[in-house]
Amino acid sequence: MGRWKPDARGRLEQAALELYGERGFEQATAKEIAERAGLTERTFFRHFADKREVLFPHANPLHESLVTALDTVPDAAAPIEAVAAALESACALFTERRELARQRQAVIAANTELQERELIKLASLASTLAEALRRRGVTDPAAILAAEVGIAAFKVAFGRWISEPGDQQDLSHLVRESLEELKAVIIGK
Amino acid sequence: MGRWKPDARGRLEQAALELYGERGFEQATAKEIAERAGLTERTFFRHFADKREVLFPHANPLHESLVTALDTVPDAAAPIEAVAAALESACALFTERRELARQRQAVIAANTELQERELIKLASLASTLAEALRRRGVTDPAAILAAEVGIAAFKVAFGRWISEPGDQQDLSHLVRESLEELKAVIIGK
DNA sequence: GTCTATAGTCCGATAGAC
DNA sequence: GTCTATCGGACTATAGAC
Repeated sequence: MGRWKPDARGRLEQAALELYGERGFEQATAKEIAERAGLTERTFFRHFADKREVLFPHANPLHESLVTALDTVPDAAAPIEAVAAALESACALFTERRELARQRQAVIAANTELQERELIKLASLASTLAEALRRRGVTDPAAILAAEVGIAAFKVAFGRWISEPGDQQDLSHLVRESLEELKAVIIGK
Repeated sequence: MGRWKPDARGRLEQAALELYGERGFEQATAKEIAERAGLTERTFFRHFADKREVLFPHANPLHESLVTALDTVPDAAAPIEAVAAALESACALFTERRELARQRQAVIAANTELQERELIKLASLASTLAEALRRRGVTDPAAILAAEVGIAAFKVAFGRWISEPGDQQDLSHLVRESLEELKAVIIGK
């Protein structure tokens, strides 16, 4: 056993999610979060660049998952199909965490600053995806557009998955559905 | 003549763009911006909720322009075509302001916090667009997707318009081009 | 771990326009 | 008198520097 209780970072994340949920993001101070986790304010800011960052995973497993999935899709697949396959396989990361995801999204939905951070994380995800597409030989306007459009479909699917009651629909199923709707919209049924 | 020089807000916007450009967003304080505009820090914060907001127009003409354009598109047009028409007509707002747009985008590109604010403004634009589509009778997943996809295409077009040298291409032409590329990507050529 | 600057808020004061 | 735009000072939390 070390001198400190293990997983300071995880305890801060947990405490922050609780406090932001209880009294709102702006009403919770970094000091309070740290205290609830048995640490000092200074330690909070050593782990997270700012108050918002504590809600967003550091080494985002979603990035890695998307890239490895994309790299295993057959070369013959069209860009949008490759993106679809990658998104669907990444859904596995969420299946056991629906309640946590709901809590997190509720906190984010209640505060504009947190929404800003969420959006830039999604934009970074789109960049990662576009970069992986370029490695497949997709040239630039198409790579960016396919990535952005894929993320847009994922956002819609995720929103539905979160808001539907209970544990009914599978996220990957909803993603497939959103992408179909997207096609219908673009082709102009 | 009043007691104060006119257009305090405009002077603050001008001073902010200059200072952010000269020494970067983080290195410029609200106090300095206010002083350059002949005002005090306190007045800066009465006009703008925070340091970032000074770069983003208050009553965004882009919102209005998109909505009125969308409302005049024939009912028969498919959602994506309506969005395309609205975006193209809104391009007129930028034609005389390419240099200003370049300056502004350079400042934003240099700072993450400003990118966050930019993204949430674009998200708000997409919401406005989706809402206008719903008024046309487009039902919800399609309305959101058409709006998001339209904004994605616009972003790509705007980026090209800014980065190309001189005053060659027309923005509305680049928007039409991006939307064509989008179609090609989705259909899976 | 302490110390500090900046962001951003709150309350009140002032001075002109109407 | 009311309304509106400015200024002044005190204050807290964030976040970075030492």
